[in-house]
Amino acid sequence: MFSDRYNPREAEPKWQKAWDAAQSFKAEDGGGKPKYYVLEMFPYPSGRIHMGHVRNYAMGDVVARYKRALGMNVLHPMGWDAFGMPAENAAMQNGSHPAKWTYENIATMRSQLKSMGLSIDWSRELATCDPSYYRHQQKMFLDFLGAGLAYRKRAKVNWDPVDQTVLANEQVIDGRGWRSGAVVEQRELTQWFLRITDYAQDLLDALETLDQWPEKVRLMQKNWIGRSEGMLVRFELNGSEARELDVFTTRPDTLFGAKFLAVAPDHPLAREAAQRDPSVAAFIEDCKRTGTSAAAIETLEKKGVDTGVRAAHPFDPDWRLPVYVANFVLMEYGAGAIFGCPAHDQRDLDFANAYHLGATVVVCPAGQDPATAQVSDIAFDGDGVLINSGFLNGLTVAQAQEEVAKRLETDTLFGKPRGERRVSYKLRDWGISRQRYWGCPIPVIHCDDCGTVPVPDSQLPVALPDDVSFDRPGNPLERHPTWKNVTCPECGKPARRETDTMDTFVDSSWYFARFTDPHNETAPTSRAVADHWLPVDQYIGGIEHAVLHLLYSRFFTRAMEKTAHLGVIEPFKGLFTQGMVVHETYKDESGAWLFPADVNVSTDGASKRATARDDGRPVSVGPIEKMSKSKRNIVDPDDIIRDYGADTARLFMLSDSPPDRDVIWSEEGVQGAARFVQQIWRLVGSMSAVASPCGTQPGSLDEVAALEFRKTAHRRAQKVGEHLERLRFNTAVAEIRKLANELGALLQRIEEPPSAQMSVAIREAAEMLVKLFAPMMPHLAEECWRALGHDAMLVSAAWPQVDPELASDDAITIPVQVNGKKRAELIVPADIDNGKLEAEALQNEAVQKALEGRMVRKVIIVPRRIVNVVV
RNA sequence: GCGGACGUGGCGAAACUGGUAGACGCAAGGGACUUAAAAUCCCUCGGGGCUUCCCGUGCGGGUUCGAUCCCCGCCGUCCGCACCA
Repeated sequence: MFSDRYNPREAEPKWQKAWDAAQSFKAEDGGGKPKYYVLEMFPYPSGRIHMGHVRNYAMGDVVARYKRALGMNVLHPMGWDAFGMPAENAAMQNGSHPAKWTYENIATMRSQLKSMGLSIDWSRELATCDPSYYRHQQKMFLDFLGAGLAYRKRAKVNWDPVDQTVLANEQVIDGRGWRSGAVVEQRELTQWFLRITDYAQDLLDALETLDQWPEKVRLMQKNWIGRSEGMLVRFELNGSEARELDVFTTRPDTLFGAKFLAVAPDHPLAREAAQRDPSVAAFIEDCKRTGTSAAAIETLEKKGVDTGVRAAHPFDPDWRLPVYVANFVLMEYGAGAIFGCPAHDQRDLDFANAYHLGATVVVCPAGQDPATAQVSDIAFDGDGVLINSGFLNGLTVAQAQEEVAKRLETDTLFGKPRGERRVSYKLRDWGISRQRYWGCPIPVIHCDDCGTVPVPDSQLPVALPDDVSFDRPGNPLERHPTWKNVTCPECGKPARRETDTMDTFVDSSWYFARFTDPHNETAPTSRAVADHWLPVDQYIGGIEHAVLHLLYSRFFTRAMEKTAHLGVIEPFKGLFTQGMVVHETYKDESGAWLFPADVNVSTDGASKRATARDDGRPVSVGPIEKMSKSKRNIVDPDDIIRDYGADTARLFMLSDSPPDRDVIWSEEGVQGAARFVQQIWRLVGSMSAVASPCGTQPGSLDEVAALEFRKTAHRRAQKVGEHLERLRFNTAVAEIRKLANELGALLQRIEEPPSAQMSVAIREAAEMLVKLFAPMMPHLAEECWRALGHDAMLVSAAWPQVDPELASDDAITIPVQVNGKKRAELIVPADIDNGKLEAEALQNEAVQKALEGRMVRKVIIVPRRIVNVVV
């Protein structure tokens, strides 16, 4: 019955078909079982799956299969993040329609994923580019519009003059468009925005509740939201059409150190000054040309120009401060204007030094003489005592802030308080307009008479036209002959359709909700079903979405809750961010990158040699880096599955490194995993040869050797469960390997033929082993299960029941230390009392020797852990 | 500049809330089987004395009976944000 070698090429497709036929992974909306929703970030259909996908989906599949075996009703779906620029780029390059390109890629990648043996409910598959998906997104956009969560405004955006589209910030690399390489311009355009800032505080506060998220991601979101507390201070102006200027500050305590005010180049006050003064206009023009890349900012000098306007100090109407336009003030943050206190802010100091504006110290650091305190090049931003500050003198920074706040709240200017406490956020509203074809059309119509009119529900979806050309850059929807020409739904006159489409991050902001009811034709979700499944219990994906996708989704869920589509506000209860798959790089003498498949690597002793497979030319082995097409350090999952099988690939992806860290793909590593697959197969084969018949259960055993099998299996099963609960796949695998090694060793020692008790114990141990590795290597597990005599599939079997009695050791090894140094080991009963343990430790020969007759001062006993004798 | 994470054998790593440092694997070396190879099996594998000992978790200090783990100060690597008032 058992062949020597396990053949994944035969077994894997066979079991995949069997699971499919039995609909083993279909999630039921209801029933008595507790629900568990496990989801991996859905892929972009770029062409083929890569090793990162294999790792991501292998992890999710282990969780799904494990939870299923624990008796939970598991939802584990898959879909496609199918809109986006690469489809249009492909269309421009080789003329194929984005839809055709996308759906062909989906077909390829679907079959690749299926060959991995993932326990996915494929009946719920969705693609975001399908009108049956995006029609609901359009409906929700209109709901958001009605609820005030979507709006249109003119805003500064990154404009790629070659591709003629807006680019997201992350698509601008060192000031250039990532595809065209053209220098990106700042343009003012009218764009659609989602009001994520409405939820800034809530998104921040609720991070505290996400205790199953990595600390790192929560911190990144916190920094991104960027809350800071301060004051809005109103300054009376002189010499401007505006009579006052609002300024945001987090340091109102330093107001007596003010030397100037400064506004952003695009501040209304700057524009007004530009009309009066050509030098101001020239400066503003200059600012527009400056890049926004990190490198540009690093080297940028603080520059500004005096507007001629003067502002009165809020605490002294005779104290006049010059108002500058400055290149380091941002219109988007705070009030777009600041007051400069050079002594206590580095940027203000740099600016003041450049324009000889002076610096008065108003916060004296502890231990410094107020009379001599001064600054030259380094501003002091620490705590201290206020000086040179009138009524604030002698107060601490915190006290002074409170005092200033009280004073400004009660003082008035033009009948309103001079200042108010204000919380400011870095988070900006989410600009979702894209001048692109392959995205979800924004369902509005522009009418000269009626303005912006929502497309009526009855006309949804606003589908993309098929007959478009990509022979020129720009948006094909804009130049389509008829698509944008419509009649106004309100007045019936000719009107224009919105030709912008939505950012693809909108598509991915609610797909997890759609999976709960993917075929609903009338609504994005149905409340009862969505409320049952959501939130996602375990979400798994890359750290690169720490802010973007994960923050957008948190906002979108809140917006869907507000518009009555959902009953939850947090989409992902547990989040796990997995590491990347990395690989050595290979380069030949001409500097060309080589694929690992085209390189022979051999080891002579400790040194490593690499040559090209085709002509044997020498190849240098480069640093280990993230797998990327450009460096060719990629391994095709198809090749691995063909050569080794999916189980081997899955096992290796799970076993070598902790799941949140990078894993190095290596040929040796895969071979090690493949060896283990065969080892398991042989082990289960030899165990089944001596095991009792299928269905027999161990009763009470008295044979020590048989009991040893049971104890070993139960002990390891407990450990594996603990590791899986914590998503520690690498240590779970190690535990399974230990079990296999131990069972192999025990099997060597049994007498032939085995006793009845022994046979039953062996059956139990073999079945437990198979169940334990089934989440990781499901095909091998089914094949072993069948070989053990089962007719039913393992996929519907329960996780092993661990008997705590068997799992706990009855004898344990306890180290004995003398003054913290280990001197002996005692093997004692697990339940030994401290007195006996102490006596036994002190009697021990090695301990006695180490004591050298010295007086024992104290004996510390940590039960089940250690004995430390202090002399 | 700000914020964060991490530094353990030749390599990937393990060590639960302070309690035997190096589990499990990879590589390497030695051996068995074989005509031979592959596969498989056995042994060695942090360093040094090599029997019972000493040193060792980036470096320096501290707390503790006891520190990879906690505290302080350095050094290094990686990541995120970045003129955020």
